[in-house]
Order: sequence, then structure tokens, then C-alpha cells
Amino acid sequence: MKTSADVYVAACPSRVALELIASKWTLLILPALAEKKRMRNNELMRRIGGVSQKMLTQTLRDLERAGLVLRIDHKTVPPWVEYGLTPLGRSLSRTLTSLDRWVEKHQAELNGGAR
Amino acid sequence: MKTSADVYVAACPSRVALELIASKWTLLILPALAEKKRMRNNELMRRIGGVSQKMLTQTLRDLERAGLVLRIDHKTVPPWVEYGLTPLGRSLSRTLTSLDRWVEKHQAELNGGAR
DNA sequence: CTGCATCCGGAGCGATACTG
DNA sequence: CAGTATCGCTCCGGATGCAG
Repeated sequence: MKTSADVYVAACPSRVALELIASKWTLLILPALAEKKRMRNNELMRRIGGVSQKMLTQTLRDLERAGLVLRIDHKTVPPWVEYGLTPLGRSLSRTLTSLDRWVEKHQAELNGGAR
Repeated sequence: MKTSADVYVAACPSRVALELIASKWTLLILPALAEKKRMRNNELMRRIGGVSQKMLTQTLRDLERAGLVLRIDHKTVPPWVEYGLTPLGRSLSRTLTSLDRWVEKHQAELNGGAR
């Protein structure tokens, strides 16, 4: 049988998922959401420095579609939309958070942008 | 200076590192290198499906500059160049490998590219 | 055989302004 | 407050050709 879950294989569905996760904002959004039960759009913007409204929404939509993020629209005026993690998202966030921690910890040892 | 290693802060050196790691090829190259002590260019190309020569070399050079990958040039004809992980790279590869494993494991639960 | 330089089309992303 | 739309630019990344 085809070991189609193997990320090393080009035509594998895992690749799609991997690229979504590899997105630089995903690596920040998921761990950020893991800190609190639910967060609003603005809250996330403030928590994650440098992200634009566009990219935040776009990434959240992708993550929602993938089943990692939950979007709760209270349908009120003014708008009240919260985001949270699905169980799957919480599972993934654990690994991503440890990745973030690794970067923070070893940041000094890395020749950052010695371009 | 503000030693803000916090990845959530935009102007943080961690961000540079994070983006390097977030590169879709890094997530495959490092774990691939972790499988064997040393690998040649061709070996990596075969192991990682879909990567172009250019991106492989480019990513390897970035990783080398960051101190994650070791480049061993035997300076022979025909050329014999091997790549390996530095201790730092090996450390990181552990986290990345677990990420790859997560993707492989939960790939079916993710709504892949329901775009 | 390895890996670097160059060219180039297109996706990605930021900034801004606007809607409900 | 949340999200969309449009524009414009950058740079990613593939293909090709060259050098050692």
C-alpha cells in the first residue's frame, strides 16, 4: 500500500497540512490561542506583534477550515467574534508551543540574520 | 538592550529564526538529516519529494548560516559534499520531527485543502 | 556531480479605504 | 469591532545555463 501519510512524499495530503502549519503566523496564532480559552480579533492582534488584519483573518480562516480553530460569532452589534481551539488544535498547539519555546531559548545561539 | 526573546514581539530576533524554521523545506530537511548521520545532496533530493535543487541548496545554506546544519565538503573530483546536523540542529530536529509525526498521524482528521 | 547565477512569472503580503 | 476589496510591490521558487 501507499504510505500516503509520509510527509516526505511530495503528492501527500500531509504536505498541504504541513504547509498550513509552517505558515509563520500559524506558529504564533495557535500557541497564542492556547494561552486563553477564547480570544477576540483585537486581542490576537495585540498579542501577536506585526500581524496585519488581513493575514490574521486569512490564517484564522484556513485554520478553521482545517478544523484546528473554532470561530464563535455572537452576531451582535457591535460585532463580537471569538476564537478558540478545537481539541485537535489544542493537541497541535502543544507541539507548536514547544517549538516557540525552543526558538526563544536558543535564539541567542542562532546566527539570526547574518546575511 | 531589551532581551526580548518573546516570539510574540514583532521586532524580536526570535522572529527571524522562527521564519527560517517555518520555511516549508526546513521542516522536512532537518528531520530528514536527523535520520542519518550524514547525507549527500542527491540523497536529500530523493528523500524529500518535490524539492528543487535551488531551494534545497538555498535552505541548506540558510540553515548552515544559522548554525543548524554542517556542510562537509571533501573537495574531491567528482564533488563529494555531505550534510549533517550540528548539536543545535539535532536539538531542534527533535521538535520538528514530532511536528512531522503529528501531521502524519492526524492528517486524516484535518480537512486538508478544502479550499 | 554539485551548486551557483540569472531570468522571470505569479503568488503572497502590506497598506489603505470601505461595509455591515 | 470584524471583516472585505483593491492596488501595488516584493520575493518566492522553477527552469535553464555555467563553473569547478
